[in-house]
Amino acid sequence: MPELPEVETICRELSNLLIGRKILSIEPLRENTIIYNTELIENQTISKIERRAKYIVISLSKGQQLVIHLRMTGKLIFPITNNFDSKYTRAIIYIDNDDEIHFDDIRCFGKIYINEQNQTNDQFAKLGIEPLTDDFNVDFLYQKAKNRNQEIKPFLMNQEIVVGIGNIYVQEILFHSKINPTRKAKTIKKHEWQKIIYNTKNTLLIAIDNNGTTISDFRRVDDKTGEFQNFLQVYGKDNCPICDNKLEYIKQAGRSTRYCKECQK
DNA sequence: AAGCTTTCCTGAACGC
DNA sequence: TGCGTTCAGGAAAGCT
Repeated sequence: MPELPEVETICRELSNLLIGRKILSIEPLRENTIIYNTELIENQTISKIERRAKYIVISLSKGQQLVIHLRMTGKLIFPITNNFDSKYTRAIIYIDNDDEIHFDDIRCFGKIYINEQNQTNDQFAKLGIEPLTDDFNVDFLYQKAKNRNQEIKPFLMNQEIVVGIGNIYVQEILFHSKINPTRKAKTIKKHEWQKIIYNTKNTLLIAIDNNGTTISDFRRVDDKTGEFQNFLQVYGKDNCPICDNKLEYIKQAGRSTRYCKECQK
């Protein structure tokens, strides 16, 4: 389940491998995988690959863009080895020198958007701020939260407020910050926001340094796993790593949450 | 308008 | 063993 660090890892690896390569064509293997006109990107050179929120943005020489969201189980696979075979390949990007990039996705939630030259990015219209920038600060969060009745966990996962944080990292961030995920966002004090900001940046940066978290499905482009799962404190755990009490297990807005009611107040 | 729930989808895990 | 049910979850749509 790729969140910010996983998408960042993929973008960096793809950049190293694919800048300057030419896309010949893109072929959908399943309906609703590719949004818009596939002919728009034919015979164009890849000029830049970068992350925005959890989107992979591949910019092309004539200004068009391929914008990819992996959702839960999407993968971009490159290079394709001779014995590679998957029944979940949803699209194939053919590039120069007889190479292919495969878009593989078991659950078919992932999407590839093709944007015209100079087209405003519809996918990005409602996105909030990037958590690794200085805009992600106490004043911003305090203002956004002060009139909200929402719990802090779904608040931090709301991509219209801050982008890139999903169900794994939000639980880690709140654990490190010693904040109970059921607290209302508007009750969070400024010194607590400061802790949340510090732990958000710190957790995401360490995860990026470790190539993301591999929980069952996530793979890097070369099929290697990330390593941050070795650092997880509460996600998928039964007991608190600090006090060893059994972790609470609840649902918030349809998403599972684990937290320690002794250590997180 | 905010904040829920439902939907999309499939494999794994579980229960009888 | 095997079949049916439940669960996992990002984001958009639907609903209250």
